[in-house]
Formats: sequence, C-alpha cells, structure tokens
Amino acid sequence: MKLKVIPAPEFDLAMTLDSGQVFHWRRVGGGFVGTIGNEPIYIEQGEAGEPLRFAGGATELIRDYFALDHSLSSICASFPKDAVMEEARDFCRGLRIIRQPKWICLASFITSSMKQVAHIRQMSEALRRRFGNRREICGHETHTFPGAARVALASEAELRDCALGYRAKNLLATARRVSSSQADLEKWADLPDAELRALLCGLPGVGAKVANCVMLFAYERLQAFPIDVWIARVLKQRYFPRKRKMTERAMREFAQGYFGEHGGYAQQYLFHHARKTSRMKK
DNA sequence: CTCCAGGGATGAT
DNA sequence: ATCATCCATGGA
Repeated sequence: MKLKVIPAPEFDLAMTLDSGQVFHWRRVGGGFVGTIGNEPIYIEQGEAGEPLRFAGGATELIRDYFALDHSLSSICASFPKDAVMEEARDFCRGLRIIRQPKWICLASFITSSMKQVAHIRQMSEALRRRFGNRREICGHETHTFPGAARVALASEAELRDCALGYRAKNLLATARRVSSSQADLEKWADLPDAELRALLCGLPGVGAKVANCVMLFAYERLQAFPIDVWIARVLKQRYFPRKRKMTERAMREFAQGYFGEHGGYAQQYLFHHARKTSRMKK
C-alpha cells in the first residue's frame, strides 16, 4: 500500500500518542495503527518533525485530528517563564493537543477515573473489540469505538466484562443521555467554557477533572486545566514547596491565572514531563 | 467530614 | 513470588 505524505514540522507523533490524552493507538513496527472516528488509520513518522506517512484517511482528517495547524511556537511563547515550565517545554517539544471526536473522548475519560493509562488502554480495547466494528488497514486489524447508541444498548454486566468496574454504570447512563440527544455533545461546542463545563459535570461519571479533559481534548478549549494527581504533585512540590496544604480550589485559581490562554497545553507538558521523568528515575 | 467501590500494572520487598 | 500502591467520582 502506498502511503500519503504530509509535512509535520514541530510535531512528535510518538510522544503525542503516548501522552495520556488518547488511549487506543497501537505500535506496529515503525508506526501506529488506530482509528480516527470510524476511519482505520496507519501512520508513521521517522524522527520528530519529519513528514507523516499514512494510509486510510483523507489528508485533511489527519491534519485536523493531530492539530497540525496549532502554532506550537506561539503557544510555547505564551507559557510563563519559570524553570519548571521551561524544563517541561524542552522535554515535550512537538507534543500536540489533538482534536478527538467528542463522544469517544468523553467515554474514554469516564472510564479513566481511578485508572492509570495502561488500564484505560485495556478498557478502550475491550470496548472496541466487543461493541465496535472491525477494520483493516495495511494488513493490521483495528476496531472502531462504539457509538453512544451502541453502548446504550449494552447491559451494565456486559460493560463490567470489559473491566470497567463501577464505571460501567456511569458510562451506560451517559451513553443513554447522549444517544437520546438529551445531551447533545455537538451542539455544546457553541457554548462558552463555564456553561460547557457545567453541562459536562452534569453527566454521570464526569467530575471537574474529566470535564476539563474532555474540554481540552475534544472541544479545543485550550485554557482548560485538568488537575490530576500528577499535576497536583507538580504544583505542590515545584510551585509551592513551602506551602503546607494546597486545596483543590487554591490550585485551580493559581493555574487559571498563572498559565495563561494556553493553560491546557502547559498542563499537558507538565503532566507528560512529570510522568516520564518519574518513571525513568530507577 | 470520612469511607468506600473495580482491578491490573507498577514498584517495593 | 507476594504485597502495597496508584487513581476520580459519587453515593452512603
């Protein structure tokens, strides 16, 4: 199969797919196999910044999904100038916040609660294999993520079989709201941040952290700043080492004011840097 | 306010 | 090889 090529300066495919924002891409040889919506995709990149070579989707789909139009240089220039941020920025060169389909992103992050990245990947895989559609690309098998309507037809027990645990109930309840258009995810794209956040938080299984992830990764609200344990650790240890206790509220207010209009990007860089460097520590 | 639910990878012993 | 720890939401 002949691969299509698009230039991708300031982009690191492997790092982006391994940064905890998307959970289903699988490494095969020199590239990755996955789906963008219902399209099966194979994609590879030599070194970071080199052109992408891909099969399975339109060029415009790839460009949009991987947000190749984001100007990383101006985004990074908007970050605060401090040692912690600069370290993360250098470490995460080429990491982009991608544009994910809304339902898939929402469903993935509902399953993410109290789970680590490796587990979330397993649940995504199980849901896809069980309820999604099988696709083939460049001789590799992959599965689409089931739509809200399909998940809504599943039983809680079936979802539990996919290792969702207590999250099964929340995913099912949210799938029913989304598929009945009681929650119109596409329409919510027009709302201002605060209203969008409030509606997302009204869905079963969605709290402040998950809502911010969905805003950042599916609604392109680049200011949304999800605070998970990793980020809380960075804020406490590196930005406020003298403070005895940092409340959730204090962290939220600091982050909102300090990291600026691309706070979500700053968050993603701090998160990825913290995860990867702590892992190598040994 | 506290406690707890599911569970597999990861790290410590 | 066993044991403890990681994790975010919502309900009791």
